[in-house]
Amino acid sequence: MGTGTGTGTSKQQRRGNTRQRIQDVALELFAEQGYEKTSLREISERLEVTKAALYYHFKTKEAILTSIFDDLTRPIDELIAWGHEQPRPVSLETKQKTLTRYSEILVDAAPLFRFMQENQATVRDLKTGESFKDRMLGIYEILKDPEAPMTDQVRCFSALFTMHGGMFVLKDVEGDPEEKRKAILEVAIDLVTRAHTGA
Amino acid sequence: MGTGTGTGTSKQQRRGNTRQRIQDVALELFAEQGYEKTSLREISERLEVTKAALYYHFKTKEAILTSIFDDLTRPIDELIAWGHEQPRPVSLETKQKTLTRYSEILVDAAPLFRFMQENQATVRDLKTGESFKDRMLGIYEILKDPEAPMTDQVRCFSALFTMHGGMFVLKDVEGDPEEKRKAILEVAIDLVTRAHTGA
Amino acid sequence: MGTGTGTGTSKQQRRGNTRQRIQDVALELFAEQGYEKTSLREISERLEVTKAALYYHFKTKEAILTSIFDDLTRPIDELIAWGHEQPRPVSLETKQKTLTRYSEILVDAAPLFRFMQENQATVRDLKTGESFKDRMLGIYEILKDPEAPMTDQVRCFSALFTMHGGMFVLKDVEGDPEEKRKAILEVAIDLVTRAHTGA
Amino acid sequence: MGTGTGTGTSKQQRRGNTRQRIQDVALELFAEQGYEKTSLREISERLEVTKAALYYHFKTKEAILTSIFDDLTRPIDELIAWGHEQPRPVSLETKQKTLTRYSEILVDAAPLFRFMQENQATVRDLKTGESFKDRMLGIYEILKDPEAPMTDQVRCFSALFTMHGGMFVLKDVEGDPEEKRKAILEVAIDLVTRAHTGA
DNA sequence: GATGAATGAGTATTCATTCAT
DNA sequence: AATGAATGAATACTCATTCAT
Repeated sequence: MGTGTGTGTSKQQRRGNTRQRIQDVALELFAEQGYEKTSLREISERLEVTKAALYYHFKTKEAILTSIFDDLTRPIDELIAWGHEQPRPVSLETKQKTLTRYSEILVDAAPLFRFMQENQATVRDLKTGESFKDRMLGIYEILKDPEAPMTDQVRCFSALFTMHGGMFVLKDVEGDPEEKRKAILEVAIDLVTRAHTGA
Repeated sequence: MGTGTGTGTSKQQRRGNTRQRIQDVALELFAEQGYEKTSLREISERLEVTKAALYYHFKTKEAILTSIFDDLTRPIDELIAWGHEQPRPVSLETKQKTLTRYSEILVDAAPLFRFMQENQATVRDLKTGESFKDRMLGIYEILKDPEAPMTDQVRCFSALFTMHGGMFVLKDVEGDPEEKRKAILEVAIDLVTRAHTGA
Repeated sequence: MGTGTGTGTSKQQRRGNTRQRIQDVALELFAEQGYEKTSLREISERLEVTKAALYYHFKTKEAILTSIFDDLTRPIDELIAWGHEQPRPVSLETKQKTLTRYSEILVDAAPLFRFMQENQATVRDLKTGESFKDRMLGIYEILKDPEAPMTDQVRCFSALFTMHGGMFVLKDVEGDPEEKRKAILEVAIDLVTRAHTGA
Repeated sequence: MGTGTGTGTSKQQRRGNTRQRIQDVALELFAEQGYEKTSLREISERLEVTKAALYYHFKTKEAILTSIFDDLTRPIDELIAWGHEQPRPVSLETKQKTLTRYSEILVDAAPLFRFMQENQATVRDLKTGESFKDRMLGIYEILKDPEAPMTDQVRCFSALFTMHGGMFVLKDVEGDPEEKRKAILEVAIDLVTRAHTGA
C-alpha cells in the first residue's frame, strides 16, 4: 500500500516531510542513548542532511524534544480531560476504563515513555518535563479517593508505576507481549479496585 | 575537642578524606542534575580543589560513579545472598522479610536510588548499570514463584516498582515520611503475599 | 587583477581555501617543532580561525597530517609504479632514472621529508607512517639486485639514505644548493652503478 | 656472577641503583615511543616507584634524557678527541680506524642512536641535541678533505648516514646481523677511501 | 630515599548554535 | 528548503612539577 516503488526512502518521498523524519529519528536516538548523549550531528547524519537543516525546522535541540512530546501527549491530555468531566465521586468503572485507555496509550507511545522513564533527570528541567509529572498526577487524580487511607492512595500510585515500569522490564521475562500487557493491566486494575472498594 | 573552632571545613581537616568528599559531592550533584550534566569542573569547584586533584583519586569520571555504587550496593548484594541461601520453596515469611529489609536499604541509600531511577539511560551502558538490573532481578528471584500465573509474576515486579517509585514520588504528597514508607511497604508486602497465596 | 591591494590575506580571499591553508600552516609547524609539540591551538591561531574550524575540515589532528601525506606521496607512488612496470632485470639506466626522479620529488616535498625524518618515532605508528617505510622499500626494490653480495645491497640503501639525509644536513655546509643536490645525486647514482656492475 | 639468587629484581637489589634503573627504563621507553609520548607516569609505573621518586634523582624530565646522553656519548667524544690529535693531513688509515670505532660505538649504544634518529625534532632544541649535530660534524671533520670536490665531501657524509641508517633499516632485511654490520662498515670505508684518493 | 596529595597549564575533541548564500 | 563554514564555550583528561612529611 506504500507509495514508493523502489527500496528505501527516495529523495522525492522525503521532500516535505523532513520535519516528521527529524522527530522520528530523534526519538529513536533519544530513547536509545539518552537525550544528552545524542548529538544533533548524529541525528543529521542518520537523516543524511546537514545540522543546519535541523535548524530550519526547529529552533533548538530542546524544541525537537518538546515537539515530539506535544504530538504524543495529546492522547493523555484527552484522557485526563475526559476523566475530569466524569461525575464525582468517580465510579469504579470510570477508573477501570481510565487504566485500560492509559495502557493502550502507553503501548502506542512506548518509545516516548521509555525515553521519559530513562531520562527523568534530563527531562526534569525542561518545561515539557514539568508537565509530565503533572500529567501523571492528573491521572492519579482520577483514580484516587481523598478520603481513603494512605495504603489505598499508595495502591493507586502503585497501579501507575506498575504500568510504566512493567512495559519495559517485562521485556526481560519470557512470554507473549500482548499477554503480558494484559496481565499488567489486570494487576493495575486489581490494585485500583481494591483501593476503591477498600477491600 | 575538635581542632576547628570556626565554621566550615579547615584545610587541616580535609587532608586525608578528599576521596570521600569527592564521592559525597559527586553523588549530590549527579542526583541533582544528572550524570552527564554534571561536569568535573563543577565537582572540583564545589570542593575547592582543582580538577586534576579528582584525577589523583579516580581514574575517570565514570570511576567516581562506580566507586559510589560499589559502596552502596553492598547491602543489596548481602540481601540477595541471604535470600538465595534460604530453603526452597521460599517461605512467605522470607519474602516479607526481604521486602522489609529492601525498604530500609532504599531509605538509607535514597540519593543513589533517586539517581539511578532518573539516569537509567546513562547508567545503562556503565558496567555498574548492568549489574543494577541484575540486582533487581536478584531480588525478584527471591519473591517470584515460577509456577504461578503471569498476573502473580507481575505482582512481584509491581511490589518492587512500588517501592522504587514510591520513595520519590510520594514526596509530592502530603503526610509523614515514615508513615508513607510504611504504607508503601505494606502495599508491597500485600502484593507479594497475594502472589504467594494465589489469592 | 587580484582584489587585495594591501598586505596579508583578506577574509574574502580566504573563503573556500581554508582546508588548503590548514594543511600549509600545519606542515610548516610540524616541520618546525615536531608533530607532538605542535598544538591545534597554535595552528588555529596562526590561521586566525578557531580550533573548532579545524574540526570542520578534518576529523582529527592525525587526519590533518595524513591528508598532507596523501597529497605529497602520490608522486612517489607513481615513481614506484613506473619502476615496477619496467622489464626485469632492471636496467642500469632505469635505476639511474629512478634516482634522478626521486631526487626531484625530494626537493619538491622537502618540508614533508624533513618532517618525516625528524619525527619517525611519532610517524611510526600512524598508518601513514607504515606506508612510508613501505615506499622506501618500494624504491629499494627497483634498485636492488637480489643476487648481488650484501655489500652491494647496502650500497643501494646507502644511496637512498644519502639522498634523504643529504637534503637536510648539507644546509650546514657552504655551497650552492642546486650544486649540492647534483653532487648528492651523483654520489647516489655512483653507489647504485657500482652495485649494479659489481665494480 | 650475579649477586641475586632469585629471579627478577628484588627490592634489596634495587636499593642504591634506582638512578641507573630510571635511565634504563627511560631510554627503553623513549626509544620505543618517542620522548614526548613517554610520560613520567609510565616510567615510574614500570619501575614501581612514584613519580615523585624520579624527582629525587633528576631535576626534570629533560635531565633524565640528558644524563643518558652524557653517559653514552662519552666514547664518541673520545673518538673525536683522538681523531683531532692525529697529524694533519689525516691519513687514510686514521679515517678507516675512525669509521671502525664509530661502528662499534654505534652498536653498543644502539637504542640511544635509534632514539636520536627517530626523535630529531624533539632532540633538536635540547642543549644535548645541539651537541649531537656537533658531534656528527666532529666525526665529519676527521673524514673530510676541505680541498676535495663537492662529490667527495658528500661521500664522507654518505658514509656517516649509511652507518646511522643502516643500523636500523637492515633489521628488515634477511641475513646475519654481524655480517650486515660488516657490510655496512665496508661500504662506509669504501666511500671514504674513494673520497680520500679521489678515485 | 621516597611518598601522597595536589596544582596549573595544557591537550584534543565535541557540541549547540549562527548566518550568509 | 537547505548547505557550507565557522564560532564560543565547554568537556574529560594528561602532564610535568612541587612540597610537606
